Amino acid sequence: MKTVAELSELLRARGQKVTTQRQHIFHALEGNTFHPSADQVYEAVRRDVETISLKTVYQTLNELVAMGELAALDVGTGTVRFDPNVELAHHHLVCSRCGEVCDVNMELPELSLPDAAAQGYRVSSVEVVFRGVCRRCQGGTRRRAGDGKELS
Amino acid sequence: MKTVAELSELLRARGQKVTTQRQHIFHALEGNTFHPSADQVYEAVRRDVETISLKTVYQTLNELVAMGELAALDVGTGTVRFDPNVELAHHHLVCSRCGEVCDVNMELPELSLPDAAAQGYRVSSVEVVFRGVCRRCQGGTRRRAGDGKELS
DNA sequence: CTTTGTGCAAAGCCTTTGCACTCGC
DNA sequence: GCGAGTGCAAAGGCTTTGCACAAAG
Repeated sequence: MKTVAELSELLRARGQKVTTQRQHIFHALEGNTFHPSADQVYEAVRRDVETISLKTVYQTLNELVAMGELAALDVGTGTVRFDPNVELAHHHLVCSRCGEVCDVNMELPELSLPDAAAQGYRVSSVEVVFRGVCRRCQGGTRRRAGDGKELS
Repeated sequence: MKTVAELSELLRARGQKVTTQRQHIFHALEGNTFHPSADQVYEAVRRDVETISLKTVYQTLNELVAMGELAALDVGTGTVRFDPNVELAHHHLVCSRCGEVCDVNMELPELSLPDAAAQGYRVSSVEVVFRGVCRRCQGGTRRRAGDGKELS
């Protein structure tokens, strides 16, 4: 993701306001590799700006997604996660106990569908999700509160 | 997925009741390749058993998932989809307009993570989602009502 | 006859929306 | 000052839960 300064510039160029709240949200995302949920961003920003509302967070995150500066990721943990890393294509590792999401920093074989298998779809992206149990959850049975849905 | 008869047998063996409602739910799933949502199963069964409640459908589907006879699939369309095809590993094609989910009937290269990339995870499954626009949505801009969330 | 399942309605969670006030530009 | 942005609270969609009644074994 771009830096706070670059994003502010981008907003101004688009005729949008650069507010304190938005800058704090940008700051919370910059270089963040934890794939936070909207609520986690809200909690993080609230430590600095106590009065910020969840609506502002959702709205700002959705704008960033629309601008293509942020990726929304729904990996079945019950909440949408946001990934600031939109520059290079990468895949994810999801813990089915605690819901943690990790980047996979490895080149995977090129995945493409021959026309025969595409069934008429115009395919625009591929997403690979590895599911398993993270190191922390393997030792002990504790779970991070309020997360993890155990789909399969 | 197993047949209605096999599933009924399985329930009996587990000491669970084989009710008319459950058999109709099994029937609606058998050989179904549309990846229906709970609500779609509900609507389908309601054509035969008018008084069935949504709770019964959710409960039965969740039991089948727990038994491993049905797969729950959250591909970011806003509702969990159910996939009766649990026998052989396969991947999915999701329409980002209408939310339709198709099976990909093709062998993909073996995807595995070397320990270095697994970051301590004990990986148990891999899921590949191809996103794009289905044939129907490419011609015309109409969308299937009440579906499709446009994540990215 | 007992235990499990059912139906209805109400609650829960995440996300979005309506409206008056505030602040960046 | 004007209009986009903000905060609060309330609504919306999907899924789960509580309780009394009905049905399966």
